[in-house]
Amino acid sequence: MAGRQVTWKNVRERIHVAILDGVYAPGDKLPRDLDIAEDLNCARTTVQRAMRDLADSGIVERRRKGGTRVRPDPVTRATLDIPDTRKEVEAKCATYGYQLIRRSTELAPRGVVARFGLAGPKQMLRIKALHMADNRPYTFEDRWVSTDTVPEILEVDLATQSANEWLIHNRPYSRFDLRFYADAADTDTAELLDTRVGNALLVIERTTWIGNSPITTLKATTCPGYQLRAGV
Amino acid sequence: MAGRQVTWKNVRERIHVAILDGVYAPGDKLPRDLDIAEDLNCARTTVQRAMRDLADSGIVERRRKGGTRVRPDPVTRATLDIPDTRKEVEAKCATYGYQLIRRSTELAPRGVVARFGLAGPKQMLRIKALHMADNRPYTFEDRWVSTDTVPEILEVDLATQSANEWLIHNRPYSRFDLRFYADAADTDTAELLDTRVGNALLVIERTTWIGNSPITTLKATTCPGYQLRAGV
DNA sequence: AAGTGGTCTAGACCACTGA
DNA sequence: CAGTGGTCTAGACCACTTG
Repeated sequence: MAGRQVTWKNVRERIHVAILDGVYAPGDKLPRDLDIAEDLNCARTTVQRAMRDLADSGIVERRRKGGTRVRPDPVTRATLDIPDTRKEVEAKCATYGYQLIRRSTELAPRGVVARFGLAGPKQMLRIKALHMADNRPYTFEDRWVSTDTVPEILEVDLATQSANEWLIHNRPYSRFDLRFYADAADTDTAELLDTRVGNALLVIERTTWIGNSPITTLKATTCPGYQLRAGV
Repeated sequence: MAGRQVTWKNVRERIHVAILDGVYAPGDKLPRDLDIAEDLNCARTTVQRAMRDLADSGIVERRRKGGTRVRPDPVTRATLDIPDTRKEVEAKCATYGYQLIRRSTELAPRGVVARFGLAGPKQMLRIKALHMADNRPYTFEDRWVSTDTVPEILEVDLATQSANEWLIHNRPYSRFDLRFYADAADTDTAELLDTRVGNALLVIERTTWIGNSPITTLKATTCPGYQLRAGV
């Protein structure tokens, strides 16, 4: 008699539709898991799974004892994957190119030290490099690597392999901070990215740590027209 | 003798650390769930939960019959919450302000029609508005609303309430597309956002649908210095 | 065809937190 | 302190996919 088994995706869809249809408005309380489970004739675990997914998507809020509510202040929640630049370029069916511009050991400026959350100034490895797609500039990176945390980086031939690729495969991180903003191209950047000074460019800043030890911080200035995309 | 019960977070942490320590390198195969469960003396479900979390974070890849592997091309996966502008401003302990600049019904240009994935041109509601924080310009929005999908919007007093707030509370969406890029301020935008022409500004574009019906598309030009943040 | 992850169930207990 | 979500278990079966 009963058709197929009720799956958690069925349940999620059902609840989601009810919310979209306005059966439950923002701020409204939903029935407790157990009641829904009995209603739909499935195990509570199944409802739990569905509800957790809705909560992860930012659609509902769940609290012990407080129950489940439709999120009163809906947010647009997007998952953004920032791939390795080589992969990103190759995914566009373009040829990846990499060029080391400068490599030096310098005293990291205050801004960099602050980004890492360090107390005092530090000597670090600084790398400037250009990533290319089909022989055209793609992004320009200005990177600092903590040689306290990653001393081996000093032995790596960064003319052949980008610091990012080496780090990704040799020094995973446990925590990161990401920022996006717009910036005007300065003289050097404009020349490297083959654009005019003052042009608006998207900048991606990423800082990574392993535990509390800083690994690297990176400012990637993208070429004109670069877009980040996400969606569902 | 056994201490506390093994939790899925314990398991996740344990596997994660093993990966971070290089016990398993990118591309390596991990033991099957059942073996790990026996190893750690817990149920397979618990391992499953931990593994799913690692997979969701982009750290491992799982395939039936194929097993679990450390992701060979690590990505930085971030979750971005784009809140309602009012909430965003208020979260900064600033006073939110809103100003309707223009409201009109126009034939949507090709670009807008294309964003929605529509076939032909359409008459739509266009709204230009300024969001403010502490009486200073915060973002400028240029929005199109599909009056086919949301005819009620025509009855709303958009001078009092922002279209976004009304839509969020009355017309939930099931799908969206998000884009970020940098753009130079044109004359109008520069004046509205109180900056100079040509200044680099971060632009957020969002298009939403309910099912396959377009709801709204929005280009939000942010004030100078605006940053998007994410991280773990 | 067989191996591995994905999911469902039923029941128990835990942990938060609102009344 | 009592109600609700969060998690664990043990076992079963399903669904994909690869060797």
